[in-house]
Amino acid sequence: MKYDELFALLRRRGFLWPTAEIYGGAQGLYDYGPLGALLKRRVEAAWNAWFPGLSRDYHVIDPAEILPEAVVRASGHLENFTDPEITCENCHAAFRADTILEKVRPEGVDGLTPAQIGEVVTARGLRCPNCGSTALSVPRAFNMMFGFEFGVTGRERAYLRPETAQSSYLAFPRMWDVGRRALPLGIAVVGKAYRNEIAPRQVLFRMRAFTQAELQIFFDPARFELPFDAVRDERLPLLRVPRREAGEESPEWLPAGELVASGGLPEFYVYHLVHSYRFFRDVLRYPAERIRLLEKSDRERAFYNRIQFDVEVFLESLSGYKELGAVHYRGDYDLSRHGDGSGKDLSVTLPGGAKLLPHVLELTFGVDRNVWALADVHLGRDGDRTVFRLPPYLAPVAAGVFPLMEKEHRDFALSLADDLAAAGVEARYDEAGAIGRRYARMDEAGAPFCVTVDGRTLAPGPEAGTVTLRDRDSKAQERVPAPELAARLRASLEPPHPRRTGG
RNA sequence: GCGGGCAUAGUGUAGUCUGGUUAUCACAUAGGCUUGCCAAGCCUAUAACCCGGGUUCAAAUCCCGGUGCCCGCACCA
Repeated sequence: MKYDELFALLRRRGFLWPTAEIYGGAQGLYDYGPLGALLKRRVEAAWNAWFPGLSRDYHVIDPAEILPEAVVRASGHLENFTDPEITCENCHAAFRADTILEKVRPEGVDGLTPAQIGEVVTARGLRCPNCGSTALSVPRAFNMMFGFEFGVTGRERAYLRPETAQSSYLAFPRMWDVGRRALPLGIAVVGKAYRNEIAPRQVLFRMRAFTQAELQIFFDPARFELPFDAVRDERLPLLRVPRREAGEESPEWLPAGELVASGGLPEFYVYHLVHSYRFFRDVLRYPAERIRLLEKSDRERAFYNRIQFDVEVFLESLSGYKELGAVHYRGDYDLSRHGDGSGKDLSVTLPGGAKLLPHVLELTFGVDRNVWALADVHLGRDGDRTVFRLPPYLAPVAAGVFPLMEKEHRDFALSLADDLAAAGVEARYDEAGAIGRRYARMDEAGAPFCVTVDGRTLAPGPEAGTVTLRDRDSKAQERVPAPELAARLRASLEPPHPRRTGG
């Protein structure tokens, strides 16, 4: 489906809409409506069942969204997000000030005000690296973080976290102490992060407040034992750096074992890359031929990332592959920075007495982006029908419940809907319009099942108390005793779970 | 941030160039009749010119500013 059509449909059905719509909206902010909120919650639940489910030693925490200034200074966000930006008035290209000044001030621009930098640029007659013009703008301080006064004195500053990962790094020492004091230790966070994006765009793809699901695995790079045989033969759609540099856009399929044997990647990395891929393919059910694992080059990835593959899915609405998740091997960068910043020793003592600053493997996932991607991939036209073919455990509503005839069958249908809800099956009662119209509404909302109460339900005989159960995708119907419905439906509403490792 | 395009009921739209009756149509929504297992039909109702200023006897229409959206560039430690 095209972008405009998809967004209109999601808005019309109340999945999501712009924040503060009556004031004209606010760039980069969106609200989820009833169906969208449920869908998002199910995506989070599926993620929680899968990634923290990889090991008994992986745990979900719920940390604060506000970080004191010392944290973002240590993490590097303060420094790296406040570099002044200079734009060329001639060709409109934008550069970081230290790029323009690198010849005359190799030590960087820290400590200079934007005005002072501007004076250097003018005095030295510096030129635009792109077009050679001297028409360079006054530097503009640019910070992607939302910062504000914290506390009553107004002297302390704090920031909305620009990524959830930092919360996990801060939690590591406490998690070590309250846990088994063993590696690997996984800390998962599902929550909001905030970035003052320059150009928010494409609805859920670049928002200023967005939800991330991230698992940080702290481990000993010399000893991370995993059942690699369980993934060795899995074939992955890979687009590695040499292939990309040769101009290829499409992935090539290679077994995971080969990435280790001749691909130069460690087992622990490939193992988690496979499980990330399986989550996208088997849990969110993106077609395998639309997924690719894109390796980031030295130039593209952040300097502290030693290995990085993005999980990308081809989206028709956005005309291209979009990053929906990633696997980052960050080394010991994060704990090292926070060790320095806090003055605490964050290394741990291993069995045998050796000290180690754990390394971090980060499995990251954009929740909002995947909500959009699920709609892109699974919501489509089938003749006259518009059907949202979500896996049942992701569907916002599990079942529509209808009386075939409004007057006669209403009471039975209403109480059946209540029974299903009480049993944990999200059910929606609907009596408006013809029966076909109600099926259509539920197809569009993604409900995998519809239940209809009819004359045979209420008449005495062998079919008394049975209702028709209609399948969204096949439109097939069967008669099921009403009391058995909840158990029957619930079986398909559990998200898949991986095999666990760990102690 | 820069450049280009766009903004009319819940959704999609006609009308804007060339200012002038009660702002068009379809779908959706609500109520009624009818029907009774896949968006049927008939009747009725609800519902819109993004915001602010200007020009004019008169502005959805022309001008200025703002906001938002799309595309490209840039940005995305």
